[in-house]
Amino acid sequence: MTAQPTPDGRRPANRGPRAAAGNREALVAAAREIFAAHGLDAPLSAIARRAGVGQGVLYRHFPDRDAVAAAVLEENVREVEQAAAARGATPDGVLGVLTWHLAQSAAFIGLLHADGASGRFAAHAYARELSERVERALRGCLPDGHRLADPDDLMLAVAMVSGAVTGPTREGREHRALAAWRLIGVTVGPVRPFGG
Amino acid sequence: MTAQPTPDGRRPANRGPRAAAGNREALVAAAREIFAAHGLDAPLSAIARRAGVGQGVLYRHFPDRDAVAAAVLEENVREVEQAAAARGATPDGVLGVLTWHLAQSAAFIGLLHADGASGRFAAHAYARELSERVERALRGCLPDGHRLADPDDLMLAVAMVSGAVTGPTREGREHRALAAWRLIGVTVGPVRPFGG
Amino acid sequence: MTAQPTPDGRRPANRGPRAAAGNREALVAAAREIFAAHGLDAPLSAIARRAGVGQGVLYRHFPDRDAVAAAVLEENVREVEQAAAARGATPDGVLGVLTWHLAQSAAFIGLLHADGASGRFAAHAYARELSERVERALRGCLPDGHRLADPDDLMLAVAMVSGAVTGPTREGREHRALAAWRLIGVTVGPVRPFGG
Amino acid sequence: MTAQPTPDGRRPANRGPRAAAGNREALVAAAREIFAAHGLDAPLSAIARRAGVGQGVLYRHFPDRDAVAAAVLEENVREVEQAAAARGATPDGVLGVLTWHLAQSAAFIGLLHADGASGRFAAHAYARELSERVERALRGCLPDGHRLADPDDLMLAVAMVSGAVTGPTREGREHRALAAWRLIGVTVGPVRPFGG
DNA sequence: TATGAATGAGAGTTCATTCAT
DNA sequence: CATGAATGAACTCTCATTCAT
Repeated sequence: MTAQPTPDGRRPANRGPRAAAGNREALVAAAREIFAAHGLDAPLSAIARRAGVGQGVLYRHFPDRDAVAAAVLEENVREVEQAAAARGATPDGVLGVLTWHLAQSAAFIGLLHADGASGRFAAHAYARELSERVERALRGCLPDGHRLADPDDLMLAVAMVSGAVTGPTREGREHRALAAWRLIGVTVGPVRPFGG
Repeated sequence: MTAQPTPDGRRPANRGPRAAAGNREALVAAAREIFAAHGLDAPLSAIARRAGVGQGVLYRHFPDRDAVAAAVLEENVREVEQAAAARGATPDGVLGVLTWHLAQSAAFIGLLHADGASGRFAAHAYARELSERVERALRGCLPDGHRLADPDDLMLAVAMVSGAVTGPTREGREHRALAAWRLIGVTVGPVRPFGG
Repeated sequence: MTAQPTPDGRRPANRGPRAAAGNREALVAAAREIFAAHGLDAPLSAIARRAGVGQGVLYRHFPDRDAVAAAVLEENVREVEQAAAARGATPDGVLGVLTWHLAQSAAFIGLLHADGASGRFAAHAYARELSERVERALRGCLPDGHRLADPDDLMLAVAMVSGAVTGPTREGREHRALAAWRLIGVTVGPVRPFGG
Repeated sequence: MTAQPTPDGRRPANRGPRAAAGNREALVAAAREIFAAHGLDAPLSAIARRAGVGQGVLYRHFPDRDAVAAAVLEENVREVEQAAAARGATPDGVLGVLTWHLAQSAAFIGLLHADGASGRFAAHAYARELSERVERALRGCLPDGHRLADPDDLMLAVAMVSGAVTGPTREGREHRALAAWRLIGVTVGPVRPFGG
């Protein structure tokens, strides 16, 4: 409780404040992988370990699990927005980017589904905000009279496609995502990350 | 819920082998409620407590968490099958029963989504089998040429509707489920349990 | 998060429910020693270890640190009450028993001092109740016109003597306690546990 | 409290060696407040933050928690000494200053109680020295034949009054302190800081 | 057979301390 | 000389699982 003498006298290098930015990025990347692989309940310690940092660093950057998840989601959403804002953006193309992210990670799916029912996510409000950003990004691209012109329908469609995205392999998830869009009657462009 | 409440401070009488079946039912019912309320990660001890039995009884009936979850799912699926097998079953009606279960519990949704990626369910094979039973039950009811005549499309549609079902309230989930079916172009009958 | 397979296949004997009562006693005794030696902030894990039980057992018997401390205090207070209720109890004798407990353990002192200022003890109300029990026990013994006939003065005196009781050795603490009573002008009988 | 608030997002200018003394003062003042508010176990980081300096500065000035606490205590003792050394000092007046400090902060009380038994303070020797300084300061003021003429009795009395000082409010603590002095038969002057 | 206490691994979280900048 | 991020040990608490009764 009181003193914490250095265990054996050795202490792994303190890489200094310079490492902060890099650490944050590494944590988000690690979180994306760990969440994708083991679900949103994966131990935070696993994320810290994968990122190659101490647990304290994770807690310095993110106060809780929600914040970690939100950071991952934020990145995904930002890519969709960028795809939508890019010159020459087409509905098909943006949906392709979105679909790539949907197929990419379980975390993305789980967070869009975050419904508070599990009592786990207080980040509900944030998830909603992100949903709206996705919706806005897409809306700007859709031609008038598009099947999903109604914003509610658009987000519902995204949720539905998310629901369809299951299975252990990337390819399988991608295939199911495309089949889902087809069932809704929506055409999707090439499935790939923005700039990928 | 079924079993004996602890009388006062005395150990409740061992009711002998006759109670086994009742205990199992009580456990499944308790699991359904607990899973719905607290998610699939709820403590098993909570289920046993709610069922009014000791933890040992839970382990006697189910080797692990997956088995408990599977038993809950099994009941849901059986109801859908019964609805489909009933005289005068219509596609609309069966879909209504299915939709009722989808909207009913987060657990059902989570289980249909069980994809093994989350590392949580070894019961993947069993979940697949159940999916197929749902599909078969529905298939038998659909008229030729129905939009979802393709079995794959049918199951995909179920998954998609599951994905749409989020939110804390029963009413909201039901509403979203119906909107999802509509987006796929499928008509659904009254949303209610079989025999309800 | 999910499964906790037995580490190596071996598991120390589960001594069964019979051990419950003994465990509780062992925990209280261990807590008394640990608290006395390391203060009220000592790790609960140390108490469990000293009692020879797993951490879970400690939490089964006591929901939190306060409950452990309260159990220790309860025992002390009970002894004082017994001393006061015994046939032929004299003020001097009861004060001797009380003094013995004061000199005995840092925990007793700390708990009587519990003032909530440290934010650590929600058990404030319980501590107050115990204080009153001590006061009642003593009051019953004091002859009319005794210097401490006023209940407030009585408890104040106890607090003051507690404050005087410092130092690493039992003997030193006892000596200081007696000096403190003397300074207040109170005569104390032999310092020993009730029945000791 | 003294040092610079971080301007906006920029690292505050290194104010050079001149700031050292000011920082020390700020740290002691911050420690007094934090200890009083959250007890002697408050995080050191909180003290540094309250002082408006980095954690490194705290470690530059104080090797460990004990040193910080000792510095706070030192200030208190110095004030008592000053009060005793002032022209026209009376026993009553000095005791009033002492009592003010006792009622002022939980930290002061805790430190006077520091008995090493809690394992928290290696600063035992230093605390003893401070005790003696308080005793010397008071002794010089007491008229011959005073009830507390014996140095041991004097320090015992201080400890006893400290023990009586509990409760969440300043007023309550002050009231109890005065009652305690009264019980010992000592008259105390106005309770206030030296020069206050 | 049912009960529920015991067990301990490990997850989450906090903080003392170091040290690159 | 000051900053504050990094580090990881230690602590609290939970819960899956076993097993004496």
